[in-house]
Amino acid sequence: MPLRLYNTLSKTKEDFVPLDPKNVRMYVCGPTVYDYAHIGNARPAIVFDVLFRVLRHLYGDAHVTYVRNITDIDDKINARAIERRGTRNVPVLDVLRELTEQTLAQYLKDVAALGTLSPTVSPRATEHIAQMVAMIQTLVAAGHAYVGEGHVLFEVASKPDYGKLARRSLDDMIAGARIEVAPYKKNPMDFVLWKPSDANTPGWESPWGRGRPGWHIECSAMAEEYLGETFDIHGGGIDLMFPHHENEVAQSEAAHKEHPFALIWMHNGFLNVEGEKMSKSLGNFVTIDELLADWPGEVLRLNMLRSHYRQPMDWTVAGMKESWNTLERWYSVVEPVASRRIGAKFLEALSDDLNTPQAIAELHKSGPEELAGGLALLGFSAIPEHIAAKKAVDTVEIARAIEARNAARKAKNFKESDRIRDELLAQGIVLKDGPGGTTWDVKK
RNA sequence: GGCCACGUGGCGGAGUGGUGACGCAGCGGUCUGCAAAACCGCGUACCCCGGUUCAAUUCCGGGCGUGGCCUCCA
Repeated sequence: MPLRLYNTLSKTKEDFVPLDPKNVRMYVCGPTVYDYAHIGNARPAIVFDVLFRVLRHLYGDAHVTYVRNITDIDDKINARAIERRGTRNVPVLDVLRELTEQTLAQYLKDVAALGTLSPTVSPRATEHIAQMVAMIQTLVAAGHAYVGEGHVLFEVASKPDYGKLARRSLDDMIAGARIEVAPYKKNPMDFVLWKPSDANTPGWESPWGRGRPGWHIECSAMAEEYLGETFDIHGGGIDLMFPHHENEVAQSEAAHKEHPFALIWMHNGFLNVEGEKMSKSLGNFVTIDELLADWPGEVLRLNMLRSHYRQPMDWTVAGMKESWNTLERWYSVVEPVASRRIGAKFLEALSDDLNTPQAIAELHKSGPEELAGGLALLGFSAIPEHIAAKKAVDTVEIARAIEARNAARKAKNFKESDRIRDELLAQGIVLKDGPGGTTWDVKK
């Protein structure tokens, strides 16, 4: 069965046929580095990592290029840097650099803990200003962009198919527009490619004076740099579909004489926490870093994959416990198995638009070899220590207690043995008596 | 208001025009001093109303409900 992927452009599942099987190319919108990544940010990181792994499986590790950008220039970052500087007498640009470096390091640490492979390239916006300027110049020269009050704007009316990705017409958008109409815009929907910077804001020299790029242009410029004008897959969260992705398509195709940009657009669904939208005011805003303090990264990963990537998903503690138990059972089975095999039905499920819940169901039905193969393909280590409880426990003390309990049991002093068991339980330690002796686990 | 998703058993979550995925919980059993764990077994679910059909949870129309986007957001 060929790989089939749901394409937002056509709203159907399509057979995936790479432009070049020797170099399958995918671009995914990465983080804006100004704050800790939250659990919602983890979703695309994990989902597109699975796709990366499936593509590598199908086309070979050396034949897939995965680009995930790092947005390190952005007005949210600027605002945060000014806030962070406070009353300190240091240049805001130094604070900004410090902020983006720290946030990026944290992000990379977080997603590594989730078992994701490093993308082939992780380009940073600030290191590709020249490419962005060049693309903007091309757009201006081609009549798709104009200059107004130090800003360079993309003229949406110059692109008749503007709105094709999000499926909305220019008329609809203008009718429902709640955007501020800047005087230098010809059309309210025109968006910024370049804008002027003041002394306290990062800026680069350009044909239009000292300034900084708009949000959308970085992805277009960096995708072209590493993947060419046309490539196979572009991914990201569904909230980015409009305006970000719509604008990327418009810019890139306008700059490339209407050669298609990404052939397949993929969007992951949103994530709720315990049935509610995640927000700071509700107090249910969870960062990856916070979760990793309580849960192994691979548990987060499995929990994420139990929902189909396009479906909205509800993140719950109950679900996390279930995921943890499942992983423990699997790892206890898989550990001694040396050989691996990819199950046909498992691969078929993944090939059907990355149906990970179905793939996981197949794993439940599989023998050890196919389980090991499936776990490996999905990016699980199968190493029991990796899913050990984070809680600090005194293993020597527990071993001593188990010994004392078993001695009491042998002497048929069950009152004493039960007392020891209850005492351990009160500390969150659950005992399991098996044919091979007594083992223990941390209660979840 | 516009555009777009989704509504499956106690819960999570696939899927299908006709034989009740899968997991968790629950129930019964084996095992155990007793529990737990493990293993075995157990389930008359598809929002409502019309339509098409021999047959609809699955297709079509309408309704209701939930959510997302339209503004920074994964």
